Amino acid sequence: MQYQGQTRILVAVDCIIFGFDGEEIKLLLIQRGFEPRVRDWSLMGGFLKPDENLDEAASRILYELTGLKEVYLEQLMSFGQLDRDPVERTVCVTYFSLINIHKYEKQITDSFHADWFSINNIPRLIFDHVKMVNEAKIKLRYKAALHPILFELLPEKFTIPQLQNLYQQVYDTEFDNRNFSRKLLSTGLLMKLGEKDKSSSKKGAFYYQLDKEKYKQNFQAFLNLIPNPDKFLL
Amino acid sequence: MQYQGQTRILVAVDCIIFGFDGEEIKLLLIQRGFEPRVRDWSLMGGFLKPDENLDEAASRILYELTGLKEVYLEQLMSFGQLDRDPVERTVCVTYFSLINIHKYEKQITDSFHADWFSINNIPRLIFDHVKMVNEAKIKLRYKAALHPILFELLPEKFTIPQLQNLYQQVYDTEFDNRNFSRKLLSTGLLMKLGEKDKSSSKKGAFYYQLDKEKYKQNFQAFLNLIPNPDKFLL
DNA sequence: AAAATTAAACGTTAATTTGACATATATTAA
DNA sequence: TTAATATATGTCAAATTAACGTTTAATTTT
Repeated sequence: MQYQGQTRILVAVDCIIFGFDGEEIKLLLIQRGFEPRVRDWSLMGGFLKPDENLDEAASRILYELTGLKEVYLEQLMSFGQLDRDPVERTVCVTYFSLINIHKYEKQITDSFHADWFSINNIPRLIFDHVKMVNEAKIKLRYKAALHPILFELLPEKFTIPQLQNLYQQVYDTEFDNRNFSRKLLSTGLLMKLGEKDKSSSKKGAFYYQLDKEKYKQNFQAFLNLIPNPDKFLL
Repeated sequence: MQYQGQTRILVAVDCIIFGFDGEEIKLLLIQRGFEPRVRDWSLMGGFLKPDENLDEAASRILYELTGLKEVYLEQLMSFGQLDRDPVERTVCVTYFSLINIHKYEKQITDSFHADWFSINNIPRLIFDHVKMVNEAKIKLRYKAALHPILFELLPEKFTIPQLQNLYQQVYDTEFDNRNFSRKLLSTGLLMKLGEKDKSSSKKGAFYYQLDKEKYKQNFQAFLNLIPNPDKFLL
Protein backbone atom coordinates (compact mmCIF):
# COMPACT_ATOMS: atom_id res chain seq x y z
CA MET A 1 0.00 0.00 0.00
CA GLN A 2 1.14 3.54 -0.66
CA TYR A 3 -0.05 7.08 0.00
CA GLN A 4 -1.79 8.59 -3.00
CA GLY A 5 -1.07 11.90 -4.63
CA GLN A 6 2.06 12.78 -2.66
CA THR A 7 5.43 13.78 -4.01
CA ARG A 8 8.40 11.60 -3.19
CA ILE A 9 11.69 13.38 -2.77
CA LEU A 10 15.35 12.45 -2.70
CA VAL A 11 16.75 12.32 0.81
CA ALA A 12 20.47 12.82 1.28
CA VAL A 13 22.64 12.55 4.34
CA ASP A 14 25.72 14.76 4.68
CA CYS A 15 28.39 14.58 7.37
CA ILE A 16 30.28 17.50 8.84
CA ILE A 17 33.45 15.83 10.10
CA PHE A 18 35.65 17.72 12.55
CA GLY A 19 39.21 16.89 13.51
CA PHE A 20 42.02 18.54 15.48
CA ASP A 21 45.66 18.23 14.48
CA GLY A 22 47.06 19.87 17.60
CA GLU A 23 47.16 23.23 15.88
CA GLU A 24 43.79 23.90 14.34
CA ILE A 25 40.24 22.62 14.06
CA LYS A 26 39.87 20.94 10.69
CA LEU A 27 37.06 19.87 8.49
CA LEU A 28 37.18 16.83 6.21
CA LEU A 29 35.94 17.68 2.72
CA ILE A 30 35.90 15.88 -0.60
CA GLN A 31 36.58 17.26 -4.02
CA ARG A 32 33.91 16.53 -6.56
CA GLY A 33 35.01 14.59 -9.61
CA PHE A 34 31.71 15.01 -11.41
CA GLU A 35 29.22 17.62 -12.54
CA PRO A 36 27.72 19.82 -11.38
CA ARG A 37 30.52 21.85 -9.86
CA VAL A 38 33.46 19.58 -10.68
CA ARG A 39 36.56 20.40 -8.58
CA ASP A 40 34.51 22.31 -6.02
CA TRP A 41 34.60 20.94 -2.51
CA SER A 42 31.73 19.46 -0.60
CA LEU A 43 30.81 17.63 2.55
CA MET A 44 30.85 13.86 2.37
CA GLY A 45 27.36 12.62 1.74
CA GLY A 46 25.11 10.24 -0.06
CA PHE A 47 21.53 9.41 -0.73
CA LEU A 48 19.46 7.58 1.82
CA LYS A 49 19.04 4.01 0.66
CA PRO A 50 15.77 2.10 0.84
CA ASP A 51 17.12 -0.35 3.41
CA GLU A 52 18.77 1.99 5.90
CA ASN A 53 17.56 4.49 8.43
CA LEU A 54 19.08 7.94 8.89
CA ASP A 55 21.60 7.03 11.57
CA GLU A 56 22.71 4.04 9.55
CA ALA A 57 23.16 6.15 6.45
CA ALA A 58 25.25 8.64 8.40
CA SER A 59 27.40 5.86 9.86
CA ARG A 60 27.83 4.33 6.44
CA ILE A 61 28.86 7.62 4.88
CA LEU A 62 31.33 8.32 7.66
CA TYR A 63 32.69 4.79 7.39
CA GLU A 64 33.00 4.93 3.63
CA LEU A 65 35.17 8.02 3.86
CA THR A 66 37.21 7.40 6.99
CA GLY A 67 37.04 3.71 7.77
CA LEU A 68 35.85 4.70 11.23
CA LYS A 69 33.02 3.20 13.23
CA GLU A 70 31.72 3.96 16.72
CA VAL A 71 32.87 7.53 16.79
CA TYR A 72 30.99 10.61 17.86
CA LEU A 73 28.18 11.13 15.36
CA GLU A 74 25.09 13.17 16.08
CA GLN A 75 22.24 14.44 13.98
CA LEU A 76 22.56 18.16 13.39
CA MET A 77 19.55 19.31 11.39
CA SER A 78 17.75 18.95 8.10
CA PHE A 79 17.87 21.30 5.15
CA GLY A 80 15.10 21.50 2.60
CA GLN A 81 15.40 24.67 0.53
CA LEU A 82 13.74 24.11 -2.83
CA ASP A 83 16.78 24.96 -4.90
CA ARG A 84 19.53 23.71 -2.63
CA ASP A 85 20.53 21.07 -5.18
CA PRO A 86 20.38 22.37 -8.75
CA VAL A 87 19.97 18.89 -10.23
CA GLU A 88 16.90 17.81 -8.37
CA ARG A 89 15.05 18.67 -5.23
CA THR A 90 16.75 16.94 -2.31
CA VAL A 91 16.10 17.13 1.40
CA CYS A 92 19.33 16.76 3.30
CA VAL A 93 19.73 15.46 6.85
CA THR A 94 23.07 16.52 8.27
CA TYR A 95 25.12 14.81 10.96
CA PHE A 96 28.16 16.11 12.68
CA SER A 97 31.03 13.97 13.72
CA LEU A 98 34.09 14.44 15.91
CA ILE A 99 36.99 12.14 15.18
CA ASN A 100 40.56 11.57 16.25
CA ILE A 101 42.30 12.95 13.20
CA HIS A 102 45.11 10.41 13.45
CA LYS A 103 42.85 7.42 13.17
CA TYR A 104 41.18 7.76 9.80
CA GLU A 105 42.25 5.62 6.85
CA LYS A 106 44.29 7.82 4.59
CA GLN A 107 44.06 5.43 1.64
CA ILE A 108 40.28 5.73 1.60
CA THR A 109 40.13 9.47 1.95
CA ASP A 110 42.74 9.79 -0.79
CA SER A 111 40.59 7.76 -3.16
CA PHE A 112 37.78 10.25 -2.50
CA HIS A 113 40.09 13.20 -3.14
CA ALA A 114 39.38 14.19 0.42
CA ASP A 115 41.40 16.63 2.47
CA TRP A 116 41.42 18.39 5.79
CA PHE A 117 40.83 22.14 5.80
CA SER A 118 41.34 24.55 8.64
CA ILE A 119 38.02 25.81 9.88
CA ASN A 120 39.39 29.30 9.28
CA ASN A 121 40.19 28.66 5.67
CA ILE A 122 37.42 26.69 4.06
CA PRO A 123 37.42 26.43 0.25
CA ARG A 124 34.43 27.13 -1.96
CA LEU A 125 31.71 24.64 -1.10
CA ILE A 126 28.81 23.44 -3.22
CA PHE A 127 25.11 23.98 -2.63
CA ASP A 128 24.23 25.06 0.89
CA HIS A 129 27.18 23.32 2.48
CA VAL A 130 28.51 26.59 3.88
CA LYS A 131 25.29 26.98 5.84
CA MET A 132 25.63 23.43 7.09
CA VAL A 133 29.20 24.00 8.20
CA ASN A 134 28.18 27.18 9.98
CA GLU A 135 25.38 25.43 11.83
CA ALA A 136 27.81 22.71 12.80
CA LYS A 137 30.34 25.25 14.09
CA ILE A 138 27.65 26.92 16.18
CA LYS A 139 26.49 23.61 17.56
CA LEU A 140 30.06 22.57 18.33
CA ARG A 141 30.63 25.77 20.30
CA TYR A 142 27.27 25.51 22.01
CA LYS A 143 27.66 21.93 23.06
CA ALA A 144 31.35 22.11 23.94
CA ALA A 145 30.55 24.92 26.37
CA LEU A 146 28.35 22.58 28.35
CA HIS A 147 29.56 19.04 27.73
CA PRO A 148 33.03 17.55 27.37
CA ILE A 149 32.62 16.59 23.71
CA LEU A 150 35.94 18.02 22.60
CA PHE A 151 37.77 15.05 24.09
CA GLU A 152 36.44 13.17 21.06
CA LEU A 153 38.91 15.15 18.99
CA LEU A 154 41.98 14.27 21.07
CA PRO A 155 44.31 11.27 21.02
CA GLU A 156 44.37 8.79 23.92
CA LYS A 157 46.83 10.88 25.91
CA PHE A 158 47.14 14.64 25.86
CA THR A 159 48.45 17.45 28.02
CA ILE A 160 46.50 20.27 29.66
CA PRO A 161 48.15 22.88 27.42
CA GLN A 162 47.11 20.84 24.37
CA LEU A 163 43.59 20.63 25.74
CA GLN A 164 43.51 24.35 26.33
CA ASN A 165 44.75 25.02 22.82
CA LEU A 166 41.94 22.85 21.48
CA TYR A 167 39.36 24.94 23.33
CA GLN A 168 41.04 28.13 22.20
CA GLN A 169 40.86 27.01 18.59
CA VAL A 170 37.21 26.09 18.88
CA TYR A 171 36.29 29.47 20.35
CA ASP A 172 38.96 31.44 18.51
CA THR A 173 39.91 33.14 21.76
CA GLU A 174 42.45 32.92 24.58
CA PHE A 175 41.58 31.56 27.98
CA ASP A 176 43.41 32.15 31.23
CA ASN A 177 45.51 29.01 31.65
CA ARG A 178 45.18 28.95 35.45
CA ASN A 179 41.41 29.20 35.41
CA PHE A 180 41.15 26.83 32.49
CA SER A 181 43.12 24.00 34.04
CA ARG A 182 41.34 24.41 37.36
CA LYS A 183 37.99 24.17 35.61
CA LEU A 184 38.86 21.15 33.52
CA LEU A 185 40.57 19.31 36.36
CA SER A 186 37.55 19.94 38.59
CA THR A 187 35.37 17.91 36.24
CA GLY A 188 37.08 14.79 37.54
CA LEU A 189 37.28 13.49 33.98
CA LEU A 190 41.06 13.59 33.73
CA MET A 191 43.50 10.95 34.92
CA LYS A 192 47.11 12.09 35.25
CA LEU A 193 49.72 9.82 33.74
CA GLY A 194 53.34 9.49 34.88
CA GLU A 195 54.72 10.49 31.49
CA LYS A 196 55.46 13.94 30.16
CA ASP A 197 55.35 15.56 26.77
CA LYS A 198 58.60 17.42 26.29
CA SER A 199 57.99 18.61 22.77
CA SER A 200 56.86 22.12 23.60
CA SER A 201 58.70 23.11 26.76
CA LYS A 202 61.78 22.34 28.78
CA LYS A 203 59.80 21.42 31.85
CA GLY A 204 57.46 19.20 29.92
CA ALA A 205 53.74 18.81 30.50
CA PHE A 206 52.16 15.77 32.09
CA TYR A 207 50.01 13.62 29.88
CA TYR A 208 46.44 12.98 30.93
CA GLN A 209 43.90 10.44 29.87
CA LEU A 210 40.13 10.69 29.74
CA ASP A 211 38.29 8.67 32.38
CA LYS A 212 35.91 7.07 29.94
CA GLU A 213 33.64 5.68 32.62
CA LYS A 214 32.99 9.07 34.15
CA TYR A 215 32.79 10.60 30.70
CA LYS A 216 29.92 8.36 29.72
CA GLN A 217 28.19 8.67 33.06
CA ASN A 218 28.39 12.45 33.37
CA PHE A 219 28.15 13.34 29.74
CA GLN A 220 24.79 15.03 30.15
CA ALA A 221 25.87 17.11 33.15
CA PHE A 222 25.98 20.86 32.55
CA LEU A 223 29.54 21.94 33.11
CA ASN A 224 29.89 25.65 32.27
CA LEU A 225 33.27 24.99 30.72
CA ILE A 226 33.29 28.34 28.94
CA PRO A 227 32.50 31.72 30.48
CA ASN A 228 29.69 33.52 28.62
CA PRO A 229 29.51 31.07 25.73
CA ASP A 230 26.82 33.09 23.96
CA LYS A 231 29.55 35.55 22.98
CA PHE A 232 30.85 32.93 20.57
CA LEU A 233 27.63 31.93 18.84
CA LEU A 234 27.70 34.73 16.25
CA MET B 1 17.81 16.72 -15.09
CA GLN B 2 17.53 14.19 -12.33
CA TYR B 3 19.79 11.88 -10.37
CA GLN B 4 19.74 8.34 -11.74
CA GLY B 5 19.13 5.15 -9.82
CA GLN B 6 18.18 6.73 -6.49
CA THR B 7 15.10 6.04 -4.42
CA ARG B 8 12.76 8.92 -3.73
CA ILE B 9 11.01 8.87 -0.41
CA LEU B 10 8.02 10.58 1.17
CA VAL B 11 9.01 13.41 3.50
CA ALA B 12 6.62 14.40 6.24
CA VAL B 13 6.72 17.25 8.72
CA ASP B 14 5.20 16.79 12.17
CA CYS B 15 4.74 19.44 14.84
CA ILE B 16 4.97 18.94 18.58
CA ILE B 17 2.88 21.80 19.90
CA PHE B 18 3.18 22.76 23.57
CA GLY B 19 0.83 24.95 25.56
CA PHE B 20 0.34 25.89 29.22
CA ASP B 21 -3.10 26.45 30.71
CA GLY B 22 -1.85 27.80 34.04
CA GLU B 23 -2.04 24.35 35.57
CA GLU B 24 -0.24 21.92 33.32
CA ILE B 25 1.94 21.63 30.24
CA LYS B 26 -0.24 20.46 27.39
CA LEU B 27 0.28 18.93 24.01
CA LEU B 28 -1.99 19.56 21.05
CA LEU B 29 -2.90 16.30 19.32
CA ILE B 30 -5.34 15.31 16.60
CA GLN B 31 -7.50 12.26 16.41
CA ARG B 32 -7.19 10.33 13.20
CA GLY B 33 -10.36 9.95 11.18
CA PHE B 34 -8.84 7.53 8.70
CA GLU B 35 -6.93 4.28 8.46
CA PRO B 36 -4.51 3.12 9.55
CA ARG B 37 -5.15 3.52 13.27
CA VAL B 38 -8.50 5.34 13.10
CA ARG B 39 -9.36 7.04 16.44
CA ASP B 40 -5.77 6.86 17.67
CA TRP B 41 -4.13 10.18 18.36
CA SER B 42 -1.20 11.67 16.53
CA LEU B 43 0.86 14.79 16.17
CA MET B 44 -0.30 17.30 13.58
CA GLY B 45 1.62 16.76 10.40
CA GLY B 46 1.60 16.58 6.66
CA PHE B 47 3.68 15.71 3.69
CA LEU B 48 6.26 18.11 2.37
CA LYS B 49 4.91 19.69 -0.79
CA PRO B 50 6.96 20.23 -3.94
CA ASP B 51 6.78 24.01 -3.61
CA GLU B 52 7.67 24.52 0.04
CA ASN B 53 10.78 24.15 2.13
CA LEU B 54 10.85 22.50 5.53
CA ASP B 55 10.29 25.61 7.62
CA GLU B 56 7.43 26.64 5.38
CA ALA B 57 5.83 23.24 5.68
CA ALA B 58 6.09 23.39 9.46
CA SER B 59 4.58 26.88 9.53
CA ARG B 60 1.79 25.77 7.22
CA ILE B 61 0.99 22.75 9.35
CA LEU B 62 0.97 24.79 12.52
CA TYR B 63 -1.17 27.42 10.86
CA GLU B 64 -3.63 24.91 9.45
CA LEU B 65 -4.27 23.52 12.90
CA THR B 66 -4.11 26.60 15.10
CA GLY B 67 -4.54 29.64 12.87
CA LEU B 68 -1.30 30.94 14.38
CA LYS B 69 1.64 32.52 12.60
CA GLU B 70 4.89 33.97 13.88
CA VAL B 71 5.04 31.86 17.00
CA TYR B 72 7.94 29.92 18.42
CA LEU B 73 8.71 27.13 15.99
CA GLU B 74 12.03 25.34 15.83
CA GLN B 75 13.26 22.27 14.06
CA LEU B 76 13.69 19.39 16.47
CA MET B 77 15.09 16.42 14.56
CA SER B 78 14.40 13.97 11.78
CA PHE B 79 13.20 10.42 12.10
CA GLY B 80 13.83 7.82 9.46
CA GLN B 81 13.25 4.32 10.84
CA LEU B 82 12.36 2.00 7.98
CA ASP B 83 9.06 0.85 9.43
CA ARG B 84 7.98 4.00 11.22
CA ASP B 85 4.99 4.40 8.92
CA PRO B 86 3.32 1.07 8.09
CA VAL B 87 1.81 2.38 4.88
CA GLU B 88 4.95 3.52 3.14
CA ARG B 89 8.44 4.52 4.03
CA THR B 90 8.44 8.13 5.18
CA VAL B 91 11.18 10.30 6.59
CA CYS B 92 9.75 12.72 9.09
CA VAL B 93 11.20 16.09 10.05
CA THR B 94 9.80 17.25 13.38
CA TYR B 95 9.40 20.78 14.65
CA PHE B 96 8.48 21.87 18.09
CA SER B 97 6.35 24.85 18.84
CA LEU B 98 5.47 26.83 21.96
CA ILE B 99 2.22 28.73 21.82
CA ASN B 100 0.01 30.84 24.03
CA ILE B 101 -2.75 28.33 24.61
CA HIS B 102 -5.44 31.02 24.70
CA LYS B 103 -4.68 32.29 21.24
CA TYR B 104 -5.35 29.35 18.96
CA GLU B 105 -8.49 29.13 16.85
CA LYS B 106 -10.78 26.68 18.54
CA GLN B 107 -13.02 26.28 15.48
CA ILE B 108 -10.13 25.00 13.41
CA THR B 109 -8.76 22.62 15.98
CA ASP B 110 -12.29 21.29 16.51
CA SER B 111 -12.62 20.53 12.84
CA PHE B 112 -9.45 18.46 13.11
CA HIS B 113 -10.76 16.63 16.16
CA ALA B 114 -7.83 18.13 18.00
CA ASP B 115 -7.47 18.36 21.73
CA TRP B 116 -5.02 19.38 24.41
CA PHE B 117 -3.56 16.62 26.58
CA SER B 118 -1.61 16.99 29.76
CA ILE B 119 1.98 16.02 29.19
CA ASN B 120 1.54 13.60 32.08
CA ASN B 121 -1.39 11.85 30.50
CA ILE B 122 -0.77 11.37 26.82
CA PRO B 123 -3.11 9.02 24.94
CA ARG B 124 -1.98 6.23 22.66
CA LEU B 125 -0.09 7.76 19.75
CA ILE B 126 0.52 6.36 16.27
CA PHE B 127 3.82 5.36 14.72
CA ASP B 128 6.88 6.72 16.49
CA HIS B 129 5.12 9.81 17.78
CA VAL B 130 5.83 8.84 21.40
CA LYS B 131 9.53 9.00 20.61
CA MET B 132 9.07 12.39 19.00
CA VAL B 133 7.18 13.72 21.99
CA ASN B 134 9.88 12.42 24.31
CA GLU B 135 12.61 14.08 22.31
CA ALA B 136 10.60 17.30 22.36
CA LYS B 137 10.16 17.09 26.14
CA ILE B 138 13.89 16.59 26.60
CA LYS B 139 14.69 19.49 24.30
CA LEU B 140 12.17 21.70 26.08
CA ARG B 141 13.79 20.95 29.44
CA TYR B 142 17.26 21.35 28.03
CA LYS B 143 16.61 24.64 26.35
CA ALA B 144 14.40 26.12 29.06
CA ALA B 145 17.22 25.56 31.54
CA LEU B 146 19.43 27.91 29.56
CA HIS B 147 17.19 30.28 27.65
CA PRO B 148 13.94 32.02 28.56
CA ILE B 149 11.80 30.15 26.02
CA LEU B 150 9.03 29.33 28.46
CA PHE B 151 7.72 32.88 28.22
CA GLU B 152 6.41 31.80 24.82
CA LEU B 153 3.84 29.73 26.68
CA LEU B 154 2.54 32.57 28.84
CA PRO B 155 -0.06 35.27 28.20
CA GLU B 156 0.96 38.93 27.89
CA LYS B 157 0.84 39.47 31.63
CA PHE B 158 1.59 36.92 34.30
CA THR B 159 2.63 36.75 37.93
CA ILE B 160 5.84 35.35 39.39
CA PRO B 161 3.96 32.51 41.11
CA GLN B 162 2.39 31.62 37.75
CA LEU B 163 5.80 31.70 36.13
CA GLN B 164 7.22 29.49 38.85
CA ASN B 165 4.39 27.04 38.43
CA LEU B 166 5.13 26.88 34.72
CA TYR B 167 8.75 25.96 35.41
CA GLN B 168 7.67 23.45 38.03
CA GLN B 169 5.36 21.78 35.57
CA VAL B 170 8.03 21.60 32.91
CA TYR B 171 10.52 19.97 35.28
CA ASP B 172 7.94 18.13 37.35
CA THR B 173 9.61 19.37 40.50
CA GLU B 174 9.30 22.09 43.14
CA PHE B 175 11.62 25.06 43.25
CA ASP B 176 12.33 27.31 46.21
CA ASN B 177 10.14 30.34 45.54
CA ARG B 178 12.65 32.81 47.01
CA ASN B 179 15.55 31.58 44.92
CA PHE B 180 13.36 31.19 41.86
CA SER B 181 12.04 34.74 41.85
CA ARG B 182 15.48 36.16 42.57
CA LYS B 183 16.90 34.25 39.61
CA LEU B 184 14.17 35.20 37.19
CA LEU B 185 14.09 38.84 38.25
CA SER B 186 17.86 39.05 37.89
CA THR B 187 17.55 38.30 34.19
CA GLY B 188 16.19 41.80 33.70
CA LEU B 189 13.56 40.40 31.35
CA LEU B 190 10.58 41.21 33.55
CA MET B 191 8.73 44.49 33.76
CA LYS B 192 6.51 44.92 36.81
CA LEU B 193 3.01 46.22 36.16
CA GLY B 194 0.87 48.17 38.59
CA GLU B 195 -1.91 45.62 38.54
CA LYS B 196 -2.33 42.55 40.69
CA ASP B 197 -3.83 39.14 40.16
CA LYS B 198 -6.09 38.43 43.11
CA SER B 199 -7.43 35.11 41.94
CA SER B 200 -5.14 32.92 43.97
CA SER B 201 -4.40 34.83 47.15
CA LYS B 202 -5.75 37.53 49.40
CA LYS B 203 -2.67 39.66 49.00
CA GLY B 204 -2.61 39.28 45.27
CA ALA B 205 0.44 38.92 43.07
CA PHE B 206 1.78 41.65 40.84
CA TYR B 207 1.53 41.10 37.13
CA TYR B 208 4.68 41.24 35.06
CA GLN B 209 5.29 41.61 31.38
CA LEU B 210 8.12 40.31 29.26
CA ASP B 211 10.55 42.96 28.02
CA LYS B 212 10.47 41.80 24.44
CA GLU B 213 13.38 43.92 23.37
CA LYS B 214 15.71 42.40 25.94
CA TYR B 215 14.20 39.00 25.29
CA LYS B 216 15.19 39.11 21.65
CA GLN B 217 18.59 40.63 22.35
CA ASN B 218 19.62 38.26 25.10
CA PHE B 219 17.88 35.16 23.93
CA GLN B 220 21.13 33.34 23.23
CA ALA B 221 22.65 34.19 26.62
CA PHE B 222 23.25 31.24 28.90
CA LEU B 223 21.18 31.83 32.00
CA ASN B 224 21.43 28.81 34.30
CA LEU B 225 17.78 29.16 35.17
CA ILE B 226 17.59 25.66 36.61
CA PRO B 227 20.03 24.13 39.09
CA ASN B 228 21.54 20.87 37.79
CA PRO B 229 19.31 20.59 34.74
CA ASP B 230 20.82 17.26 33.72
CA LYS B 231 18.84 15.67 36.54
CA PHE B 232 15.71 16.24 34.48
CA LEU B 233 16.86 14.90 31.13
CA LEU B 234 16.05 11.24 31.85
C1' DA C 1 79.09 24.37 37.07
C1' DA C 2 76.22 28.26 37.56
C1' DA C 3 72.90 31.27 35.69
C1' DA C 4 69.28 32.39 32.64
C1' DT C 5 65.18 31.03 30.48
C1' DT C 6 60.46 29.48 30.01
C1' DA C 7 56.29 26.73 29.83
C1' DA C 8 53.93 24.31 33.25
C1' DA C 9 51.95 23.89 37.68
C1' DC C 10 50.18 25.67 41.68
C1' DG C 11 48.33 29.55 44.65
C1' DT C 12 45.77 33.88 46.22
C1' DT C 13 42.05 37.02 46.70
C1' DA C 14 37.93 39.72 46.15
C1' DA C 15 33.65 39.61 43.93
C1' DT C 16 29.78 37.14 42.55
C1' DT C 17 26.49 33.51 42.67
C1' DT C 18 24.23 29.93 44.91
C1' DG C 19 21.43 27.11 48.24
C1' DA C 20 19.07 26.91 52.27
C1' DC C 21 16.44 29.13 55.20
C1' DA C 22 13.81 33.37 57.89
C1' DT C 23 10.88 37.27 58.18
C1' DA C 24 7.71 40.90 56.78
C1' DT C 25 3.67 42.39 54.07
C1' DA C 26 -0.87 43.03 51.98
C1' DT C 27 -5.22 41.56 51.79
C1' DT C 28 -9.38 38.92 52.87
C1' DA C 29 -12.15 36.15 55.78
C1' DA C 30 -13.45 34.96 60.29
C1' DT D 1 -10.07 43.11 65.49
C1' DT D 2 -7.85 39.01 64.61
C1' DA D 3 -6.47 34.99 62.03
C1' DA D 4 -4.94 33.19 57.90
C1' DT D 5 -1.97 32.88 53.92
C1' DA D 6 0.12 33.56 49.50
C1' DT D 7 3.31 36.98 48.21
C1' DA D 8 7.38 39.67 48.66
C1' DT D 9 11.69 40.68 50.52
C1' DG D 10 15.78 39.51 53.32
C1' DT D 11 19.88 36.89 55.41
C1' DC D 12 24.09 34.35 55.41
C1' DA D 13 27.44 30.75 54.82
C1' DA D 14 29.30 28.08 51.12
C1' DA D 15 30.63 27.56 46.56
C1' DT D 16 32.15 29.40 42.30
C1' DT D 17 34.35 32.63 39.46
C1' DA D 18 37.57 36.11 37.40
C1' DA D 19 41.70 38.19 37.66
C1' DC D 20 45.79 38.06 38.97
C1' DG D 21 50.82 36.26 41.31
C1' DT D 22 54.41 32.75 42.43
C1' DT D 23 56.96 28.52 42.29
C1' DT D 24 58.80 24.59 39.80
C1' DA D 25 61.22 21.53 36.58
C1' DA D 26 63.76 21.13 33.02
C1' DT D 27 66.79 22.93 29.17
C1' DT D 28 69.85 26.19 27.24
C1' DT D 29 73.22 29.58 27.69
C1' DT D 30 77.13 31.49 29.77
